Amino acid sequence: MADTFVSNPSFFKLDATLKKLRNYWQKTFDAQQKDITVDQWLLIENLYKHKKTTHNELARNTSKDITTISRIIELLVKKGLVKREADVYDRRKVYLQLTPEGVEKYKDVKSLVYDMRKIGWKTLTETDYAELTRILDTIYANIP
Amino acid sequence: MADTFVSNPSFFKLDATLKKLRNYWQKTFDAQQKDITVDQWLLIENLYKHKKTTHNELARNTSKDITTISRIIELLVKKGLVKREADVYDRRKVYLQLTPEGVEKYKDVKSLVYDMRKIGWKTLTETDYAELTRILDTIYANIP
DNA sequence: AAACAATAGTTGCCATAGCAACAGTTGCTA
DNA sequence: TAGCAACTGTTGCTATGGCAACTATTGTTT
Repeated sequence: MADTFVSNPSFFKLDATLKKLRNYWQKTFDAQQKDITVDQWLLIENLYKHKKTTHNELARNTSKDITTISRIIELLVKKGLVKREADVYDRRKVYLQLTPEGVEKYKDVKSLVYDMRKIGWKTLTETDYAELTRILDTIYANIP
Repeated sequence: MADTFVSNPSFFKLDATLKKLRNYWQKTFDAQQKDITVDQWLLIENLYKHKKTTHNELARNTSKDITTISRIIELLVKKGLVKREADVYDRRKVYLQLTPEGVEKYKDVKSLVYDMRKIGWKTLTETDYAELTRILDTIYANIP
């Protein structure tokens, strides 16, 4: 691999792209008064799909630190979108699930997210998507 | 574009990959007692290349918020790696540049970063790199 | 020249990221 | 069964990200 190659700023480009995406999503949420953050949305989406999970599972599913999960869930509980439920058999465990309001929020925001994803990809093909996925997965797997 | 396509988690994958990269870099810095964070490194690298810049320029070059630049620079000044110098003609402006210790830090950490970049890319080709760059640039350009 | 607009940077606030330390609970083992 | 290890989740601390409000300075307009 050429010397000039490894010094190229892939880290920077990933960071810049992600920031711009996150920013665009957040501004769209704000403009439509959805009253959630991007990461709160990611948890809601995940809870919708898995119905009932623990903090630990949610952390693994979303690639987030468990402390971050703990705090975001706290905010979502305060907003009435998520409820906690203690496990009957293992009192260490707390199951998380969307409240009816949480499900409503999911359905309400979903199409917005769908549209934004289309916008990001509008000039790209499915092949491009497969390529990006392959490359990112490879980088992920390469890191110890 | 197929319906299943746009709902695929590109945002999530970008976020997860970047987090794993950042984490690996930080752990390596810590293990070698470099006493800097990944973002502090990015600013040092940029200041080494540009010698003398303002907060604003640095923010543009690194895709960071100017308030974030302000705070990271404050930490680097406290560590003695960066010094501030007021512009003679425009007293609003502050020029930033590495101290001799900052230049030392750059030279010290540089090869570590070089190695880590190689590790992330070890099973990928230059074509892959070009593809990733093209796709990320396109996404970036697509976002309003 | 006085008023106003634009620019450079800082500070306050809240959210996310990650590490360390902690509390409580459960499971294993001597 | 007593003691310890493992597991689940929370809290404290520091760093980064972004918005709004602010100060200080410079440029423009009338």
